[in-house]
Amino acid sequence: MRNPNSTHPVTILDVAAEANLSKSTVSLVLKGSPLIPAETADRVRAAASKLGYVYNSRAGELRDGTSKTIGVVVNDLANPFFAEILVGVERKLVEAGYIVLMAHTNEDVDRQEQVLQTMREQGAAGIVLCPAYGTPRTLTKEVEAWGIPLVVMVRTLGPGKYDFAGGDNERGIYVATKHLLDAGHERIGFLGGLAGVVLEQRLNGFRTALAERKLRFDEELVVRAKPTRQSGYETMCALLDIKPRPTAAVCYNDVVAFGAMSALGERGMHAGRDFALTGFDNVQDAAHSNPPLTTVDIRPGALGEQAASILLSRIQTPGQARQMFLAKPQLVVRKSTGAVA
DNA sequence: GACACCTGGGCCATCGTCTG
DNA sequence: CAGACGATGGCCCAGGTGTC
Repeated sequence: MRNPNSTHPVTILDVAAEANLSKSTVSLVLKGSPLIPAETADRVRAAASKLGYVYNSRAGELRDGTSKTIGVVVNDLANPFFAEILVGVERKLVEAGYIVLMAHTNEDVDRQEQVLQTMREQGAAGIVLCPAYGTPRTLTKEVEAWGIPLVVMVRTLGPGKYDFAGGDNERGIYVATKHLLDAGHERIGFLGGLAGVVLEQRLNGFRTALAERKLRFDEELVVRAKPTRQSGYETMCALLDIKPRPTAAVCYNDVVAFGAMSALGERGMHAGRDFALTGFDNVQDAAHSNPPLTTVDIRPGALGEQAASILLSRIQTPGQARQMFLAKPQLVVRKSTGAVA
């Protein structure tokens, strides 16, 4: 037996020695095997309790070559949308007995490559990835070649055979734009979003809604920038300087809209009174901004749970058909698109 | 011989240590 | 210096022991 003063964790060998049994018997008892009589089982449990034994799941994983670790890679934790998605992913995976290894790439493809390698080295059972801007399309095939199930979420990597969970970007922005058009706005800006498939999809929704009303798509009113609160502020300032001044803006996401509200406030204007604003995502803060934000709800928490569910079923049935989940966007009308002077 | 109960050895990946 | 070997912790499997 080990030195009782040692800080080394208590193992089943210690428990076996304490109970005068073999490690195999201890293992059977701890697994609840019916092969061991109650009296012997009680002896084992008493020894385990006395020594403060704690199950070592890593050893179990080592033995049967499995892993209970799942990597989740996101790129912008400062955006509450990703935090809410993460909560959903984590909730579902923990329910299924997994532990989440989270990594943040800060939109850096090299950093993303590095964290994916680390997850491979850790023997991750699967990976949920929200790809950083500029991620090569070949990434899904690369991870597949490692033998690690992968689910791409939020941002599609374009055509290819991979599992995906995201929102219907085109439809969502279409609905938001239509809402502004129905309220009588004709000169509408588009704020935020730098590049990539998601921006293209959202701009398509924007264009389609304008085209339906026979309105010209004006490239000057599209102010591209990283989708952050800061850029929401900056792009709104830029938009307000354009003559004739637009009366409304569709924002790339809620965080951009929050920044845009600050820019309005700085000029003595108020969203919903002097200017109409829509967001995208419906993060929890959207209901409590000043004014509360009209936005496109894609239920980030539920989206995260969906991504996790797809991964779990892929782990369970590796050969199954590719799954694609597109959250149905729903417009939530609040005060930021209220009566406009 | 049948059955209940229990055990030893091997396995997994990886590192450090030992041996030739 | 290279290769062999032991150690790690828990599970699985084949098989040993004891009792009826």
